[in-house]
Amino acid sequence: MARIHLIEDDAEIRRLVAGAMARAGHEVDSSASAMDGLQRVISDRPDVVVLDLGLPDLDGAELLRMLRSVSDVPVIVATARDDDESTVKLLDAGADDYVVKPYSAENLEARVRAVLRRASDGKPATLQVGGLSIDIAAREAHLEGELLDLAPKEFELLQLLMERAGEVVSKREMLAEVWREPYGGSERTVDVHLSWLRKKLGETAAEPRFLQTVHGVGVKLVAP
Amino acid sequence: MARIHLIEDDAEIRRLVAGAMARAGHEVDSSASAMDGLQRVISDRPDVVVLDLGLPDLDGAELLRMLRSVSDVPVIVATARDDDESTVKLLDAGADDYVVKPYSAENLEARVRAVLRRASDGKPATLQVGGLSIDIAAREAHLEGELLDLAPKEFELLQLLMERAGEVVSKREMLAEVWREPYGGSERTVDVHLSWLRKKLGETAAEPRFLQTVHGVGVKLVAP
DNA sequence: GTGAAACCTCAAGATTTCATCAAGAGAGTT
DNA sequence: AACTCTCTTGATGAAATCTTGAGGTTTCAC
Repeated sequence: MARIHLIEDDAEIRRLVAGAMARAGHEVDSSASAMDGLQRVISDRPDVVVLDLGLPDLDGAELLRMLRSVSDVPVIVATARDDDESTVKLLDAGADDYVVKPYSAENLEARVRAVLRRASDGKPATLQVGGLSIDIAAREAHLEGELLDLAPKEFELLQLLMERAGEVVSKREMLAEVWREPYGGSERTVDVHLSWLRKKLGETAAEPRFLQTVHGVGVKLVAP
Repeated sequence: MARIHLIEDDAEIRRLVAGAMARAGHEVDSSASAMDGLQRVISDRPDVVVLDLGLPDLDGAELLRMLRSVSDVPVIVATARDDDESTVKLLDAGADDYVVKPYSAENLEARVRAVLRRASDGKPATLQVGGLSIDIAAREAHLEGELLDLAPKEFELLQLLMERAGEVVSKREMLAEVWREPYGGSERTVDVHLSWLRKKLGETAAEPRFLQTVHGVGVKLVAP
């Protein structure tokens, strides 16, 4: 599910957390000191960091600032102090969330899920098949690094075929997905657009590279 | 600073929070019931929602789910229950953070800052793309160091496009974000404002520098 | 093989979408 | 009241895209 890095000096807690998170499907790695943790975060690039305050070698808030200067990985702070004072400082220092010790595994797991959900927002959706790739948000298609100039219907057709790469997609489905029903147009129209798409992909129906027609059924996109 | 909507049935707490947040530079509006709050969130589009549990007309978690289904506004839940159980449920239901009642104004303020920072992650107070930069707080846009004289709608359009640099933004989205729904206006209006913005950016649709129109879809802002 | 059905491609006309200008309304200011 | 700034709307021409018809090619079943 996610790779978690735990910075915590108490070996017993490390063991407990690692066990609980592993059971929840996460992969846990840990450091026993602040400086060690900082290095590991830089080198391992975990998805989430769980940072225990009260480390022997460095103040937690200080480490948090250092982490923030090198990475924007979500950080969940575990603290024994329950007063407003310190939590305010931590959130301002860049913590994404915190749990109060002693914390339950369920609670930590919920926090991890929450920060991951937040972090995964806005990731670019890109599809790849062979030397073909499309970025849906940017509405760009690249072939061997070259930007393709596709018309709207062509792009949507390609997107549909890439989303279902390897599967045969019927023209009826293309009409439904790209043209949106109810549509009075004929399937000839799809043929024409497919032809244009092929031309831009540097192929022809007789010499297919990506778009294989399956006679009587439809078309499937495959890696060359 | 930020527009906060407080959903809370206790008038005294509403008064206290509104006062404290106003002192911190935020603008606070409030509702006394769940259904009222839901409607106001939809119509007013606040930057943060502070939701009190234990409302008379609806369970807080239920309202949270309803909120989430219509908006991704950050929600801070205020709860009297301090047990792991309920906080886990709330975070899973989509809460961004929570405070335990009675909470201090400083604490709530820190949470608000934290969720705002998170919500604006990747879109800090100043945005840059190529030689273009805008300072959202100061409402200033600079091109190659030169201050641009933009009308309100132009600035907001530019801000939206810069926040989503590289992504295609549709005119419908621009209407929703910049003009605020429900809006009867036509998409031609957007075209005109885009044209003005282009002129001030020293470009034209035929010779784009930053604003690329993606025919049939929308416009995206890219570095030249 | 042979014929029917399905498919491919081209070219031209039809349609949709865009960019820009210009006129006018409304709000706020001088 | 005249002025400025901003926004909305309609018009116009241009550009990009889509659809359709027609002719040729391939595939499949018999």
